[in-house]
Amino acid sequence: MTTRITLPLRSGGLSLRDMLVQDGLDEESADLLLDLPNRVMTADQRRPFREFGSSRDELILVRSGLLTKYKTDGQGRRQIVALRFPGEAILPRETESEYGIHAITESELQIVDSHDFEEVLDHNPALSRHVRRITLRHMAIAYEWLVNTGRRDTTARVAHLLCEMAVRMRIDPEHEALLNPFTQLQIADITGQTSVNVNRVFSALEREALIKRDGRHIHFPNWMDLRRLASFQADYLN
Amino acid sequence: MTTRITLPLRSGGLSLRDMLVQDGLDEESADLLLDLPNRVMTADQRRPFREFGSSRDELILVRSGLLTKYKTDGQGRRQIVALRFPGEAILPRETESEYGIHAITESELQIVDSHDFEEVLDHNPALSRHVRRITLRHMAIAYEWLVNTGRRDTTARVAHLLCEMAVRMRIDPEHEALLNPFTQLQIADITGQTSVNVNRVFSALEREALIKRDGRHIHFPNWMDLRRLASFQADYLN
DNA sequence: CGGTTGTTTGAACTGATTCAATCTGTGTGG
DNA sequence: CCACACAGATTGAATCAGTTCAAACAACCG
Repeated sequence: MTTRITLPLRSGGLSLRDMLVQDGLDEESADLLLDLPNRVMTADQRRPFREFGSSRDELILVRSGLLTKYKTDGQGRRQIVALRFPGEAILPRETESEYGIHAITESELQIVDSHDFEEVLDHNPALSRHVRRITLRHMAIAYEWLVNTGRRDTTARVAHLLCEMAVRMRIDPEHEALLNPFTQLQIADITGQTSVNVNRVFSALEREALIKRDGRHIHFPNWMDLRRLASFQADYLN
Repeated sequence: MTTRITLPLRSGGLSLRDMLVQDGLDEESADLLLDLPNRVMTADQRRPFREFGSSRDELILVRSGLLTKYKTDGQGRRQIVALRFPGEAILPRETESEYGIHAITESELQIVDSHDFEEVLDHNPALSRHVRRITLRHMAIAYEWLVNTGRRDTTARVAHLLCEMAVRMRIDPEHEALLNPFTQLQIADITGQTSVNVNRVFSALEREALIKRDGRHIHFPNWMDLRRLASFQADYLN
C-alpha cells in the first residue's frame, strides 16, 4: 500500500540556482534568468495545474516537487508524455499548449513571462545554448519513451521507467532506495497500459527479486539484471 | 502492391530557402544559414545514413526526400521516432547521437558544421528563435506520437499517421491523394506494431471506405470520419 | 528469367485489457 | 478514539486485440 506523497521532493536540497549550475549553466546566466521578474506558485496534486489549450505564455521553472505534461486521446484516456524534476523547466509555447500540466507531488514553481525570457535569450548566447541543450535532452527522453511504449513489453516498460527515475532522481540504485512518487495508475499513464497490469508487473518484478518494495520505497537488489530486462542505457540522459 | 519510391519527394517544388521562409524564418536569416560552409550529400534508402553513436556533430538540412530517426530496443526491434520532411532539419548533438538516421526515399541533404551553425545562432536572435520554435514543434509531434503508441489501438494509430502525413506533406486530403512513401514494415516501425497487422489495418480501413488505395497513392474518400477515428487534431502541427 | 523485396492471408497463440470484487492504509468528523 | 469514506492496491475470470509463424503471391530489378 502506497499513498500520496505530500512532502515536496528534494526541497531540502539544492536551490534552483545550484541545480541550474549543476546542469552546466554558467553562474552569471543563472542569475540573469532567476532575477527576471517572476512569481512563485504552488501546484498541488489534487487538480491539473494547467488544462489543455490554456495559452499561458510563460516559462515554468520547477523548484521542488514533480510535474507531468499529459495529453488525452479521443476517448479521454490519459497519456503522460513528460516529467519535469526540480531544476528543470517547461518552456513557453506561443500557440495554445496542446498538453496539460499536472503535479505528481506538491510542487513549487517559479514562473517567468515569456517575453522577458525571450528577451534575455536574445542577448545571452550562453543561456540560449543551454536552453537548446536541455531541450535536446528532453527530446532524447521523448524518443526513448517512444521506444518504450512502441516496442517493449509491459514488464520492460515499467522496469525502464524505474531505471530512468533512479537516474533522474540522482540516487545510487545499488545502495539507495527510490522514493516512488507515482501511483500505479500514473505509472500506467506513463507506460501506456492499465493500472491493473502495472500491479501485476510489480508483483512479477518483486517475485523475480529485481525490485523489493517497502512502502513507497523501491529497492534494487539486482540493478544489473533490471537494467538488462529494461534494456536501459543511461546515455540518452547524458 | 507498392514498391520503393526512387524519385525524391517534392524535388521539383520549392527551394530550401523558400521552404525555410515559408516556415516563418526571415529571408536574411535564411540566407545567412544557407550560405554557411556546407556540403551536399545524397542519402539513399538502401542503408542507414548514420548509425547510432556516430558522433557527427552537424546540422542536417533536408532539401528533398524523407528522413527518419530510429532507435532499437534490446532485442533489435526498430522504432522510428521522428520524420524529417524537406525544409526540416536534424539538429546537431554534442554527445554521440543515440538514434540512427535512415532515408525513406532518396534524400538530398545539406550539411553544416555545428560550430559554424552555433556561431551564427549566437549572433542572430531571429534564427535562434526560429530554431526554438521548430524544435518545440517537433517536440509536440513526439508527444502526439507517444499518445498514439501508448493509448490508441492499432487502427487509430495508422489512421493518425496517415492524417499527419497528409498535413505535413501539405496535400488537400479532401481532393488530393497522398503519395505514401512507406512500406508497411516502416509504418509498423512508426506505430509500434507488426507489418502483418498494418496490412490487416489497411484492409480494414479500405473495407470501411475510409481510405482507397491506388498503387502507392492513398485517397481519402471520407476525411472527416478518418480524422474522427484517429482522433486527429491538427493543431499540434501548428 | 531468377532473385529480392514487399504484400497478403490463415491459424494458433498469448499478453494485456476489461470488469468486478475485495482488501488496505489514510484522513476526517463526530 | 472510533466509525466511516475514500483513494489506491490487489486478485480472479473472461475476453480479445495483436503477435507469431508460415506460406503464398505480386511487383520490380538486373
